[in-house]
Amino acid sequence: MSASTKLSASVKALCYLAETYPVPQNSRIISEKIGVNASKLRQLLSLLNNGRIVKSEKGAAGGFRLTKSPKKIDLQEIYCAIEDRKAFDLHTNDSEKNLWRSAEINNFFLGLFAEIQVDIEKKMKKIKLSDLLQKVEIQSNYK
Amino acid sequence: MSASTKLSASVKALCYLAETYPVPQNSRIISEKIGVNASKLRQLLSLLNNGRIVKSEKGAAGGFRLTKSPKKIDLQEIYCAIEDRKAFDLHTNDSEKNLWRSAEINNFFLGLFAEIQVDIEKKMKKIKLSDLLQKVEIQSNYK
DNA sequence: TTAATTGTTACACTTACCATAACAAATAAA
DNA sequence: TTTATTTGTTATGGTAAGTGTAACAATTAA
Repeated sequence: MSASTKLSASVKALCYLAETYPVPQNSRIISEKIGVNASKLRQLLSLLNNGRIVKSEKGAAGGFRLTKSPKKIDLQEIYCAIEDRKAFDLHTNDSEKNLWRSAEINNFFLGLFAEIQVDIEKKMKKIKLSDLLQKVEIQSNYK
Repeated sequence: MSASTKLSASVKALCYLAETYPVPQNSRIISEKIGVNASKLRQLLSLLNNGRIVKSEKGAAGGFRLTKSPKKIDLQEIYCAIEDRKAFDLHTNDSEKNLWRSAEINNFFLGLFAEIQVDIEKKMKKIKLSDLLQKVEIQSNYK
């Protein structure tokens, strides 16, 4: 799953949890609603659980719930929870170590891509889940 | 080849052409210098030729040369030449058309990613090939 | 004790990717 | 005109990554 696909799947699930709060929703139900495979969804929701964005409960009548208001959840923390961003490896091949300026130029791009990553995360930090809910006209039950 | 790998390979080739200007360099020579397969390199250089960043000459003693000063070449135009950026398709599955808010949320992300793309290109527009040459201490023969 | 649910691993299957090869078209030089 | 060389483009074999699904242990409420 690409980073963007994971992010949008996660956000869809979170939107649904906002609408249905505080009733726990299990992975099968969410899967049917948002059209993402239940198993894959559990993988994502498990990461969101580790990131303290949702709380999971096992057993009968278990499932997932939001841990905090959509106003306090931003896209960057969702992204961080689901993606271990390894700062662009750039396919830096060992065989090109002794080549003409390759190392220096690679370093240049490593720095550039890291900068871009920071810019993107800054932008996502500003976008709250509540903004998104409003934009797509979903009534959240977690105010 | 990923976009970032293509970009860095292209830039390495262009740096080498700046250093060796105005003598045409063929794909085999450049390949040996920068450690990128000659065939793949021709694919990239062919795109840069279409983008009027290099000029190619076939036949004996042919090869590639810069068409303009590194001061007038920026990373964004290199990127545009080698990448037909199709504005993030986001794996939007047909089966999720009638699903709960999927279309709206997808559109939100489509817009967000398009914005990010614009930001990145703005940033790359500001970086000239000459800046990079200076940073990695390559003497350009095309002033 | 039971039934349901998460969390994690595994597994085919497909797709994408990468390095390389191959060869036609073009062209400068002999 | 002929020859050698180089680009431009397509094809290919092998490898890695991604995708959707299944399976099942661990957990937990009823």
